[in-house]
Amino acid sequence: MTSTQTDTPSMQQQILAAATHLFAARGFEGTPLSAIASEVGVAKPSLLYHYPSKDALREAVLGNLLAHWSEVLPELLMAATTGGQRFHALVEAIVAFFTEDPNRARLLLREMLDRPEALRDLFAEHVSPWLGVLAEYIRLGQREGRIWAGLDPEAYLLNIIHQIVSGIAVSEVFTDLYPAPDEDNKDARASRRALQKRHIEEMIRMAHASLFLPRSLPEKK
Amino acid sequence: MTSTQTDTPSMQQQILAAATHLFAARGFEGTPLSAIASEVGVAKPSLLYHYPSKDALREAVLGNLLAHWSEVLPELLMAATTGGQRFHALVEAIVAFFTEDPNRARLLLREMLDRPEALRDLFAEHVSPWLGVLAEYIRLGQREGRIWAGLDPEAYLLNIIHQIVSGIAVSEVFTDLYPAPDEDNKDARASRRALQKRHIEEMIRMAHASLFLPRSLPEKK
DNA sequence: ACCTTAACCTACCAAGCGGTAGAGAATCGA
DNA sequence: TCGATTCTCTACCGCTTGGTAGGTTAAGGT
Repeated sequence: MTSTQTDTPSMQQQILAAATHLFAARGFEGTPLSAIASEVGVAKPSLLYHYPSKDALREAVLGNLLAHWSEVLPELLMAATTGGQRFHALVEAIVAFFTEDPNRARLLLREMLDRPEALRDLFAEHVSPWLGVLAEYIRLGQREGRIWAGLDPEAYLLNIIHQIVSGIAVSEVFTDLYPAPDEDNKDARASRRALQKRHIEEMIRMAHASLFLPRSLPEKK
Repeated sequence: MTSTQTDTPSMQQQILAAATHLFAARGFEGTPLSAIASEVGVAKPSLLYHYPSKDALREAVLGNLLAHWSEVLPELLMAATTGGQRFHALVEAIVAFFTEDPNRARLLLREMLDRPEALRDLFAEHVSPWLGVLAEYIRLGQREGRIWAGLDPEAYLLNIIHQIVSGIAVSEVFTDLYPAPDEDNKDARASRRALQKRHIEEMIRMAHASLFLPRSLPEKK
């Protein structure tokens, strides 16, 4: 009923979703299996029937996230054509992927903190290949004089990606630090989302400005 | 013997240091009191004599970090004079503060993930005031045409700071993603530190390039 | 009808957790 | 010398944790 072959909403997927949500929000160690079970509406041993251990569940959650990512990535690498377009398509896609469900960003960040070595290996496998491709693309832009000469391609890319992930993961923390400009007492949820958008758009602007040389001295964006 | 008044290396400080280290590395929930106690070389109840509960210890750790920060900050805000110098002084100081002990960055990031609301309040108190000052300073630079007009001052500042903190916190994860350029089999620790430096320097370059307008079209930095 | 298998349950366990009780050393002013 | 205070310890408690044992239900093939 969902996508291709299986038509069950599938207990395993429900568990995976609940675990993703809770691991992202409270962390792996901070989330008892009982919490996941009760969110799914099932008994704890039923969880351990589908996933043999808590660690197996952790790996399934992370694996699912990376699989989703690896599935989305290629098509958007192929999508845009020119340099500027490709840049924007990529950045917007990464932003979209993580804002669609900020738990993805939080989960990733948590895992980077909890298991640096494991994530290092995973990244070496999952991001290293197309990091090289993109870096070459940047170097081409440098030779053509469109991109800052002093820029370190690999470092730039990793910084941008990490900034997006990390920025989205904790964006809610910063929302109250902005002085309310003109809107005063709108409802809190809407204004918070507006501030997150403001935060993210500045992030994109920074990524752009620190990548491309200005054609002339511009005055807007 | 240390600084001003107390001459003891002080059990409380030892506990605080061990807790900082372990909370940063394994997280609050992932760190039993027994681990902290054994790192200090003392029994668990001795810990709870100095800090009445685990949560009290958490707050002491975080408070100590912020106090240290609040102490270091003002002098470097007053240190530099011109815009460009002030910018570099500030960024370098932040980088120095967190690279000196990356646990500070990890701890901060973990707390942002674990207790967003609490950190929001803390930041509103600790960073909001001088965020306004720096933002005004940026707006001045915008009026003078030295700084990008499309830049959002508060968002820029928060992004930069957060990028530095977060980037240092998980920098070890990225080190293996760089292709080894010319050095081949130097010892691993030195090359890892070199890569971290490369990572951080690109971060600084990005912060610079996305803040200041280029005077003319430059070719380096 | 029957057996098998998958899926889920209640009941339970050993281990580890944060925290307490209370007894012994060490320090120190009187 | 003597309490009083400060600090640290061993022993323990109640509770939660990840995980297991084993029974129960329902579907499905033959």
